[in-house]
Amino acid sequence: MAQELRRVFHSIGKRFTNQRQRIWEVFKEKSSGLTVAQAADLLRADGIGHTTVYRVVKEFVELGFLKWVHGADGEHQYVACAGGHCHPLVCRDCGRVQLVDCQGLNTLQKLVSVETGFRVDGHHLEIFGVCPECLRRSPG
Amino acid sequence: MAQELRRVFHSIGKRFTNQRQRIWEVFKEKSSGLTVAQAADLLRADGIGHTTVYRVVKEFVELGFLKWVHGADGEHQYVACAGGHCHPLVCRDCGRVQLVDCQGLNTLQKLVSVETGFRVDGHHLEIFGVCPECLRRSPG
DNA sequence: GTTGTTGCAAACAGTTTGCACGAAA
DNA sequence: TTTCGTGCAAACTGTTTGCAACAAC
Repeated sequence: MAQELRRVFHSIGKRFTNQRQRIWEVFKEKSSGLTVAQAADLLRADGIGHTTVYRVVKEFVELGFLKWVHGADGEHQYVACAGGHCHPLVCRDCGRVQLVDCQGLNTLQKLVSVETGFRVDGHHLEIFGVCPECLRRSPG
Repeated sequence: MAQELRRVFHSIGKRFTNQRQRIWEVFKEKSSGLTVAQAADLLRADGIGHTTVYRVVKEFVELGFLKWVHGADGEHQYVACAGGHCHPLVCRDCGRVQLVDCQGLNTLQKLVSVETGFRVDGHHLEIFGVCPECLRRSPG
């Protein structure tokens, strides 16, 4: 995966620095999302400044390697994303984020297009709920 | 509509002040969304401070009278919403926001629930595109 | 009169920018 | 050795809080 990142960065004339690699790792290791501030805290030990984290996260989002989500408390979080079009399913309880791919939305977009006359070309969907583990712990 | 707002506010033990009425009017008159800052600018002439606008917008969102959307430039905007469950369709060009109701999503939620084991209980969907007027002006 | 509401100023959080130094190619 | 990336500090924007004056009930 880091190899793929390296290739993509080089292909657009950018360098794949140690910082970019570490920042990627931090997000990849965390199954629930992280805010930029949280990631920056973790990366401080490596001597990586928060400015860099903001800049790199923005690049990752543009390249499609990170997706942003509203976490359980409504904060802006980012989640590693292998690629392809998928949507975050956020546990309101533990904050875990699982990505699901929803084919059905293409149909929905076409329908909306016909109904409204808009040319529909994108969407942002987040789904909220409670994950199986949290349900087991406190069903209710 | 203002009457309904008055009733709802009273029913939860809050007052329906002139400020709340004016703030509601500003959003209702604007078919595309407004950021809180934009609304506060418009309301300055009435002597309403931005603090109040922030506070009241938050109340309106909680009561379901306003919905928040990412505008064409990604800023946080709020749109008046008659009530009921509906989703914003945002024109990337002129910023106009039209609300559509998408029945199909209930089915989708059930499907996701079965696939993942989550108890799904909510979602946030925004749809982006280009509105008919903008298409006519510059088809492309 | 009582209690919730407002406006101001100031604090605060999250994010971006300017610039000199450092590191990848 | 050239160009891009980084880190620091500081600026900036959007949002919230403390508090005294005020208005709805």
